Amino acid sequence: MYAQVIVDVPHVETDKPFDYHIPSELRPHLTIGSRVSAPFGNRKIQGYVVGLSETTSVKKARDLEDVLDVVPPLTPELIELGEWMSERYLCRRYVSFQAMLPAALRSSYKKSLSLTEDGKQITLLIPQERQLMRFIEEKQPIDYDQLLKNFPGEKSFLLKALREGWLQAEQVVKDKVTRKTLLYVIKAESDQTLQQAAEALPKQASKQREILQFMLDLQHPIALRDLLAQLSASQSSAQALVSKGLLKMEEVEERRDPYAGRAFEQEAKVVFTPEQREVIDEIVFALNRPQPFSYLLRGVTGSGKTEVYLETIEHCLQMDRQAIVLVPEISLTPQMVNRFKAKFGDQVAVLHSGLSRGERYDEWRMIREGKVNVAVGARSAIFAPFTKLGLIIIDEEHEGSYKQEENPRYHAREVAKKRAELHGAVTVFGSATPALESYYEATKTETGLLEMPYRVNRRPMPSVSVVDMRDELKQGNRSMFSRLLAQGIETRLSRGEQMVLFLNRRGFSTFVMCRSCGHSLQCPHCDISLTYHRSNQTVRCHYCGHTERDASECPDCGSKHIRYFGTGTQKVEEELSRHFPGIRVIRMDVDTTGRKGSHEKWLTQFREGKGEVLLGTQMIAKGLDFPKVTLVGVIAADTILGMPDFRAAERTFQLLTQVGGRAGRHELPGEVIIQSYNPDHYSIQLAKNHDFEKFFAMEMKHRYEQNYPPFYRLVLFTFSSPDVPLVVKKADEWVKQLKRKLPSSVYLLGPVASPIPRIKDRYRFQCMIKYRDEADILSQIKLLSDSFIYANRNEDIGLTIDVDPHMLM
DNA sequence: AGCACGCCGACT
DNA sequence: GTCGGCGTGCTC
Repeated sequence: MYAQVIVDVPHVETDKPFDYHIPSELRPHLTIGSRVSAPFGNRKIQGYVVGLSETTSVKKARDLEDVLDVVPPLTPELIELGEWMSERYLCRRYVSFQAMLPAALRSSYKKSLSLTEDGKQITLLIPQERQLMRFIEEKQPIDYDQLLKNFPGEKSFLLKALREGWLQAEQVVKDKVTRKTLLYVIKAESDQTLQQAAEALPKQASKQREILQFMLDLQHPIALRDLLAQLSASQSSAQALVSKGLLKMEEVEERRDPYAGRAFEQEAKVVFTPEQREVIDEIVFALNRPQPFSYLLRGVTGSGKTEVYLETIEHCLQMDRQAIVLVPEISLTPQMVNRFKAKFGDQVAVLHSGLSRGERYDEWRMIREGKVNVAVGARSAIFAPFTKLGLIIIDEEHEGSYKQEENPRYHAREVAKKRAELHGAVTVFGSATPALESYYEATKTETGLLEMPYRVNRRPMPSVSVVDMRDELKQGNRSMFSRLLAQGIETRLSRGEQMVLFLNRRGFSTFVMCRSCGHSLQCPHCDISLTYHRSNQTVRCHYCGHTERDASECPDCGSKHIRYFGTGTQKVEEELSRHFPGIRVIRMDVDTTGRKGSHEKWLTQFREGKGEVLLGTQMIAKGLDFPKVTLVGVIAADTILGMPDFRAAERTFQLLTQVGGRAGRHELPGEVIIQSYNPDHYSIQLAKNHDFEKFFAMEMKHRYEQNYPPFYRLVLFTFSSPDVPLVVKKADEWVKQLKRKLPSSVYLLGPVASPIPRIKDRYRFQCMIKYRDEADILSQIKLLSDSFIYANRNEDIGLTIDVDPHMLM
């Protein structure tokens, strides 16, 4: 028997199955989807089995070394999905597979050295070499990489020693996590024997008798830890019984349940609105059909989409099928998780970035082994390895976070559709402000359109005012709060109500400039201004993390006249305290929520009324629901509009609508105040009027005129290198190549320097194509890019290809 | 991607 | 004469 293996060498020349012979002792443990370790060249690496065959055309097929998991991580469906992703997003197969699995399954490779018999006898000429050999002999087996670190410059000697056979290397493919195990106590003999043994025990062995009696009463295995705790016995008593052969102990794998021991508040039975009922019925109808189908559920903020999700999942489970729910990472809040845990209890696995690698792996295994039937998580949860998938829900489907910004650059929406197709499942994409692409599809009837235009209990949408900040300036108001907003804040303070203030930018200021010499602080590795963070007196680069302490002096001329421009959350916080003495502000942004669980902490504090203002970035725009919030303020609505992005208007509209949706969801009516320097922009005006249809129509017109999605598809090519002339030359060559080989109907743009022309000391140039859905454009690009990469394998030049890009940076 | 093999310049 | 530069080719 032979196995076809995709190996962990994601490169042009190795992105294909390699044939290995399966040793007979491994055969029973191996199937399609297994993760294996295998010899490759002179090293040892891991790979995934994608096929089995009786014969092979390869003459020197080598033996597989080992099978790495009891349950194969990949299912046949996931293998097919991985192949599809590789074609769709132009990435290597191995990269696709790895992206579908938890990080725990990413092996680390260790090479360790030890002396051979020859090596022990050899007498070396140089004392230095003799010393090194003796060091290895003492510590062997010793890690190769570590040795290189301790003895830099000895690499050539080590290689020679290996060549001459004085040293031997052994490589290990090692998992990154260990399975957590727990010692269990099990009866080793029949009840009768144990009973007799208990009676025969000497009097002073009272603890042992107690334990035996306990095990007889219990009738099932128990964790040693728990047994000892319950009887306040010591381990030695238990051990004594084991050595008498009456009990035995066994290691059992344990799930690290991040939610263990927590009670979840049960929700009162909900009564559905007529709209909810109708939508649920429609989805359930589709669930009952064998064909795949997808819906776009457009429901205004506060229309009760979550209840629809919960109810349809319930139906899905009753049909003995499984469900995946995707939510944006930042709205994967405890409140949200609680609702699913409360309804489905042990049936739910939760996957989010707050979990440790081990916890994530354990949740994943619950899914893989069919012990849970619902997976809730962020983007990558779309790969939850269910085998009977019935329903996939993507909440806030317009969210940019569903697009992965590294290889494979997939979009979860598209992967969801592919998986639904493979399973005959139903997908539901929910949003108050659907992505243009999604709404467009829904109007073309390939997708069913479901609408929930009213808030639960017909609560009114909040009233929205837009303030022209240019006017404020003319009237002599130079603060960052317009008079209307300041008054709004004042009123809420006096009424004891709460408010949410939103600013799409973290830090204190956007750029820092010296007023003496005009020098502005730039990152030394990226072409980007540094951002000042007041809390710890540092300036930081948001791209590479470069940090400079002490920004009080100009690095160029030494002057102390440093000025901070622009507005960040920290600055707003300061201004608030200045304008409204005594105000209690809870600030949430990447800087204050860095630590695990701090996100939850701040929200709880706000809920408990420990602050009047919740001030934050993106992360407070979604899903939050606080009864006492009656005012939502947007400090600067234009931040996104100024970005070099054809989706800027769409993102502004979505953001303003979402933020506005945080107000007045309960008894108290809500008000929204948007401050802007472009108050007449259609994205702002239409968000004010809650008019999605009109926005859709206008934006579609723009996209049509400019040949942008959804009318045209885009592929973005980015070249990077520390060598400027080289990038320019290569990018140029590439564009000429495309011009020659692609149909003339394809638009070619660039090459130009990227909006951020340098990141981490690499210069960046980019070009883009726009094309209609011509069948094999992507496969042509794949051929071209593969030969480009091959031809330039000795140059330090990177090429990244982003199919349907979201960020044009 | 790694790693070995193999062919040309500056050192013991 | 050898060490080490990096171009070329291969990995089941």
